[in-house]
Amino acid sequence: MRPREFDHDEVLRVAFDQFWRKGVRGTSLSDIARDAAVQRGSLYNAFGSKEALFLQAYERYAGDYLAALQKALGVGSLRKRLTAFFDLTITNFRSGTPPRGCPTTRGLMELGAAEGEGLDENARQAFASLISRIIALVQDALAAGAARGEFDGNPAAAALHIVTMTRGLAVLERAFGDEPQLRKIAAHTIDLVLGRKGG
Amino acid sequence: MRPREFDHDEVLRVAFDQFWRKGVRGTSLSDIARDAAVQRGSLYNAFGSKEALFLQAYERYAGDYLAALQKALGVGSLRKRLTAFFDLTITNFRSGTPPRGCPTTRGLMELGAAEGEGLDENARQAFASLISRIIALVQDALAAGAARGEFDGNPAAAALHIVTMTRGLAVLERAFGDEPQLRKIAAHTIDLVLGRKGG
DNA sequence: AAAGTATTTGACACGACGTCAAGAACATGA
DNA sequence: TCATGTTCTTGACGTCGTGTCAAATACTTT
Repeated sequence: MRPREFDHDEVLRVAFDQFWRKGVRGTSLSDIARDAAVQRGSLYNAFGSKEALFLQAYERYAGDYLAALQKALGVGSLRKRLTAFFDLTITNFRSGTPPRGCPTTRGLMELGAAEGEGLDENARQAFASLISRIIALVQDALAAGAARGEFDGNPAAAALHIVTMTRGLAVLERAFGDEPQLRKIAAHTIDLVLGRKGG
Repeated sequence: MRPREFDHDEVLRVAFDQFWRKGVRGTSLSDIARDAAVQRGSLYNAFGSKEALFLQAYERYAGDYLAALQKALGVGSLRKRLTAFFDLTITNFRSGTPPRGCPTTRGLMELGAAEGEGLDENARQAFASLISRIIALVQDALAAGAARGEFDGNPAAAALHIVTMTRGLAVLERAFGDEPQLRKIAAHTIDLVLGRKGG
């Protein structure tokens, strides 16, 4: 068989960079083809469709991001862990120039509420899966903290609350672009969940 | 001059319905023209562009929605007010079949991070403006509640927290479509802000 | 009734997604 | 070494989206 003339992973990187900056709907395969120095038709041959290409690129991102979160949530006191968690989250939203926002949140809100779109459903599951895993990670950290007496409450409910807040932060980031505000909200949330003072 | 052959407000209603269901990028002016029984060119003549049409339709929605929130936030104890606020918010996300989600959150995440897009900036301001007004409304309710001894905390910080949560709920709604879950998170948030027991 | 003005209408240019057939490049077997 | 077959690449095509334009149209005003 004839070998690929392009680097599969390189294309995924270039594609996700564009998707992250401009959204799935706002990115054309021509854009990706140009930046990756690949013929547009080759992308269709290799990936099948824009959504399929996005899905592959997103899975790679999701894996990396989840690993980073897990690391952040594994060191120090519960308060330190949650602080590192929010830090990483906000830093992720604010990365790039101009800041690119949260690809998961953006992707979720880009989904069509239309009926027949099967690829949309795959994407929805990918987004939902990452969020579910993040909730599980936070819940584990809270449960461990509770066992150590650093937290008094329902880990499941608190984890859901915290991760819902991070989604809200992603939205406010787009609305106001005010990073100090985001960090204040995050700090306030940690105070609220752990009980203002100690932790 | 020649009079319009279509009802300006009717077009706005039809257009916003489509924008709400399918997003701005996912809605074509042909769709709107068909549903409104108006020639596509007439829409361009009357509104100038899709984004401009969206902006007009959105302003109408924002006004109505804000008025409803204000009403919900004006009756009963602080706990009742916040409950009504979250109720209305979630009911709004879940309205339609299938549920349409939150148009503001969706619109915000649809924005291009691109450079030159001026209409995007107008839309961003419209979204941000509605969110700011909602924050102000919630903050007023909290301040009034504090004056009555129903709340002990920083109204500004708590209002920001609460509204950030509603944005997060809008995202989770798209991810999981689980309305009971949304209502649980909302109840938990009220408990957290008011202090689990009384209020 | 005539003139003027805004609206309507259809054609056009451009770009995006996705498909297809033909050409090109390589591995394998003789 | 050469023929064969399979995959990748390339360019053309169809369809649909946005936005523009000129010509036709319908009303108001003088």
